[in-house]
Amino acid sequence: MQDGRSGAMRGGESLLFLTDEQLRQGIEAMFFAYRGFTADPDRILSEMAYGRAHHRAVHFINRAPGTTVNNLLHMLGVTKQSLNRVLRTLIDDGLVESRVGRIDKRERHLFLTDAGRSLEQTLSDAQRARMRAAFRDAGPEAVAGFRVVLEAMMDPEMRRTYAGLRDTGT
Amino acid sequence: MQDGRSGAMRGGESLLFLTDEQLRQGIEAMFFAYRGFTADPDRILSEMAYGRAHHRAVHFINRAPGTTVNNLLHMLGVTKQSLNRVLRTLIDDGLVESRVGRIDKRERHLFLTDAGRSLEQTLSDAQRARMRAAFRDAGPEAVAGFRVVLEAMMDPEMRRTYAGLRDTGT
DNA sequence: TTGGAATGTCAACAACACTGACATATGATG
DNA sequence: CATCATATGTCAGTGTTGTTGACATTCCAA
Repeated sequence: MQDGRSGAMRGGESLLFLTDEQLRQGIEAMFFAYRGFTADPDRILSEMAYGRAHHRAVHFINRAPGTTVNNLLHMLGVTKQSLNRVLRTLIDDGLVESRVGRIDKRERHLFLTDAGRSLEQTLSDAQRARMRAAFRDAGPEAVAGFRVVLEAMMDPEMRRTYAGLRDTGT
Repeated sequence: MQDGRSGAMRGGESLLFLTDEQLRQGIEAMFFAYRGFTADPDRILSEMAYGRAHHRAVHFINRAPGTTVNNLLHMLGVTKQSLNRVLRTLIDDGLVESRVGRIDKRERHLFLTDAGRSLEQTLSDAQRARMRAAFRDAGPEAVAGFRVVLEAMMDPEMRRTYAGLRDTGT
């Protein structure tokens, strides 16, 4: 766990990329990159009455229209109380529509209104612009590696959610 | 910006990896992976009187012993007031030592005590274990791509900070 | 000596998360 | 139908982490 020098060989493959130093660099890269990742939408949001939580909700409602509250809070990894606070303001402001389920009337299905879609566009344009620049600079092979490592880093449950969304959208 | 279909060719190189759909998947991968990235230390911290902010402070003090408060708050990207609250509890609890600068006596140089190093070890062992598993599953080439994309995603200032730390440690 | 930089501290506030408790409506099952 | 479980909403309280703004202290540098 704390060997520090894992620069051994196994099956002829160098494991130098698994040294503690390499791992630490990966950790710091995640930290700094995530800051960049959220910076642009945060800047836009700070000029409104909304925050990062609203962005996330709007993103996933746009991504999976008609999703239920329960679905959404599992995707976001927050409690219903926490989500409800955010959802309430979005519904009151006319960005999200909540429809009672046809089959199961206990469920509420969530949709973006035109105004909601407009906000979502504004925010994800900013975020995509940075991602696009990073992807372009890095090139397709690096992007593939990026995706593989991130997926391996997820909790299994999140990995399933991620894969489910991915397969829907493609 | 919103072309949606960027699947053109340029210089013989496919740009299919720059479609909005690919970018969206990258965005969601970052979101879910970051959750996993912080999950293990968060679990440990939740059983103490500390939070993620303490982890970050301890990480970078361990990384750059003797760093000043000003340095640290730039690395962390928070205000001095926010950092000070965290730093205060760490100093009071005997995890961090603050020494007045010899050359410039206004500056405080920060060091981990033995107890501080012990906490840092516990937290980063957990975080490294996940990173190591992800790196191993993904393989060295994917890891290289991962790092390149993350670095490209950082703000230029953060990229300099990151590179500075990287070169110190290697 | 004066200006500015580095630091510390106080106060107020906001965003976002949590827990716990309770209410309502509905589905499912006996 | 009675009962239990599920999905949602809501209220109240709390904790962590961030922010601004203001002010004091110390000390380097011009």
